[in-house]
Amino acid sequence: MNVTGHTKRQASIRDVATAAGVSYQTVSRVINGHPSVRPSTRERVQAAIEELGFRRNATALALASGRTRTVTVLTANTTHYGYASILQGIEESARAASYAVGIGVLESADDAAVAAEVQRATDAGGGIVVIAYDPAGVRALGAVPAGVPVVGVVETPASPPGGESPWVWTDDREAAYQATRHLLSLGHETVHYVAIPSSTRRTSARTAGWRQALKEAGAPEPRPAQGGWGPAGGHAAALKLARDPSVTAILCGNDDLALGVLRALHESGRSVPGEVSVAGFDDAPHSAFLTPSLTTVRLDFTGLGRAAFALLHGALEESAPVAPHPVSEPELVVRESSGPPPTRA
Amino acid sequence: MNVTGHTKRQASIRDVATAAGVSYQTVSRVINGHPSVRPSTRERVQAAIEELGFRRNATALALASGRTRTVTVLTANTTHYGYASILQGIEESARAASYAVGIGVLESADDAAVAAEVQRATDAGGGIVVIAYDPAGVRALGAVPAGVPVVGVVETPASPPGGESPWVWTDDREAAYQATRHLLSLGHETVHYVAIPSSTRRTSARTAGWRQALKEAGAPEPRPAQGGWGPAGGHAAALKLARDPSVTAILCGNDDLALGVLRALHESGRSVPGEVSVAGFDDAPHSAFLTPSLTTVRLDFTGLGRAAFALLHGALEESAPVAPHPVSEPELVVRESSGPPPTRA
DNA sequence: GATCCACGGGTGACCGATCACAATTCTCGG
DNA sequence: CCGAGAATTGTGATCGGTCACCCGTGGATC
Repeated sequence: MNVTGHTKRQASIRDVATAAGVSYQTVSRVINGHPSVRPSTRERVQAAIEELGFRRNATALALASGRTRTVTVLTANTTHYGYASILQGIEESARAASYAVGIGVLESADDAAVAAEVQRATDAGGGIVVIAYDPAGVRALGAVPAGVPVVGVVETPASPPGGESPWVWTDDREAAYQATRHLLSLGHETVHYVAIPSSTRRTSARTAGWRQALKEAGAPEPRPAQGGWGPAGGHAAALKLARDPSVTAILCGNDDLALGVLRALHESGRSVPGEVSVAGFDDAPHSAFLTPSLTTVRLDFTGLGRAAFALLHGALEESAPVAPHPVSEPELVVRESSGPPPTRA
Repeated sequence: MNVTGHTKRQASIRDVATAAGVSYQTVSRVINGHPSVRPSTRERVQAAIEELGFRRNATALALASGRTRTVTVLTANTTHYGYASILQGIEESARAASYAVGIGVLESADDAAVAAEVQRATDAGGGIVVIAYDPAGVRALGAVPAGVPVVGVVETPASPPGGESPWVWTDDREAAYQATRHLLSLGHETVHYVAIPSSTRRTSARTAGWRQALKEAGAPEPRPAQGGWGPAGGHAAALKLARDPSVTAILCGNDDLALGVLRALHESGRSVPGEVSVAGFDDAPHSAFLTPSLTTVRLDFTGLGRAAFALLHGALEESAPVAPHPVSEPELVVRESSGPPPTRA
């Protein structure tokens, strides 16, 4: 409500035209920076725009032109560190490019539910970014109708069947490889792995990297433990591992899992890193402050989000900057939670 | 691209009309469940809709009717636990009500930047939820033009100057009061406070609750330390506090701060809870798994988000369910990080 | 002085829905 | 069997923009 008690309607292009004494089309030209408008006319129109507080109606623009300048992010989660950071990266770039950002949460991996969310995202017009780190996301990525611009943030690229695929990813395999090598280089016989759920039935890139490092070192390969996404899963998995005295090094699928693992080891009376070394994955903000602070692999999730948007932007607009993807390489961050294995008594 | 190589245009209301042999208006009636349509006609139209895969164009709907079914969340942050959980709550309810969710991040508290974000949110039509836990949010809440439906998630309600204000909040004062009392009841002489930044220049509700508990107990009131939002701030603040042997209990403005505090105490060689007790705020998911696990006050952020949406929904639609706000009361969660003060030697 | 063309600017249709109202049917009492 | 009123259905305008195309100037060219 304004002072007069009723909300005054937003000025339209025609209102501006009347005020400036020109046709609505001329106003449109001024708005869009069309060259063939006499400077004096342009100024008159601009003054009228200013005075009436005109703002181009986004809805009408979308309907008339088909362009929406919207990106919808489809994700199974908005609170986990990796997901949230990707979203943040997308939002940053989107804002810089004057795109609106929508989110749709895939609460269930159920086909119907996923299809419904994809529909809603499609209805919004514009482009879609799907975070496909889990079955729901993977399914959503597959359910996007042909013709809709979409970029997938994937765990690992499926074999590109020819051209460039609209996907971005981090080198999880390399990251897991590095972390595992680090632990092995400290002298551990082998490294156990508490896994996050895989997005598909296939072996995840993280698991593959871990396995590769073990193989190269000729270390025995224990069966990975399934930990879920959160600390509770890591906790449960590690309670079992803690009973086995031969376990001296544990790699975790993410830092939350590692948190639960640390807790479980503490409860089991096994010291870290004295008796058991632990490494995480992602370098979440809290990991540096844990006691012991967590050795982990830093992944550039915000950069990944920015890259995803850049790719989408390019698909949506000819004139979009074709920046390369400046996603940083995974970087091993060694902290207190890893060290040499206990010397045998 | 579909198999034929070109994207077939989405069927419009008129395509359906032609297919069903009726006018476009009748199709509109069927879509909107208008009663006066003969059952046989309705069926014919429905069949055509099915066959052509018709979906009502959201943009056109918005333009023609003015209704947008959109909620834009304005927030300074999307990754911190509280913010992210509120967003999650809003999204959940919005999805249930078939609303689209947009987000706008207030990266700077700069007036111009805030105004720009508010403009974008306004342009989206629909309603706005502003998370006003910080200066940027507070400023944004104030900058929303009159007439635009908006709900603020505020730290503490300003004196309601009459009617109901479109605000939701948690009882932070009570929560801080409870946590402080808990620590005092364990025998601590007083409780130090590491604060999160206040959204305004006024004393925050958390600070007020802490102060009230101290006053009631006749305990000395130390000056609050400023900690910022993240663990780094808590760490820095606690390094100083750790030097003072009289400090035996520390309340933190949130769990991230507490994490940094725990770390700093550890580095300073002061045991928790043996020498110093620590309590957090929010009950973030990782707090239960820290070592020592963190005593904290659980706040119902998702419930808060749901309440915010419910309020907005009510303002946007007559027919919206007028559910009360089922935001749970703050609940003290006692864990390992708090205990009696050390007995003086 | 007639022709051409670039420039500046205007008109009408259209995007895909809704809304207000008119027109056509149907139903039923008198 | 007719007319009134209710039930159905259709037509035209509108939301606020863009797009395609047309028209009127004026100076340069021949």
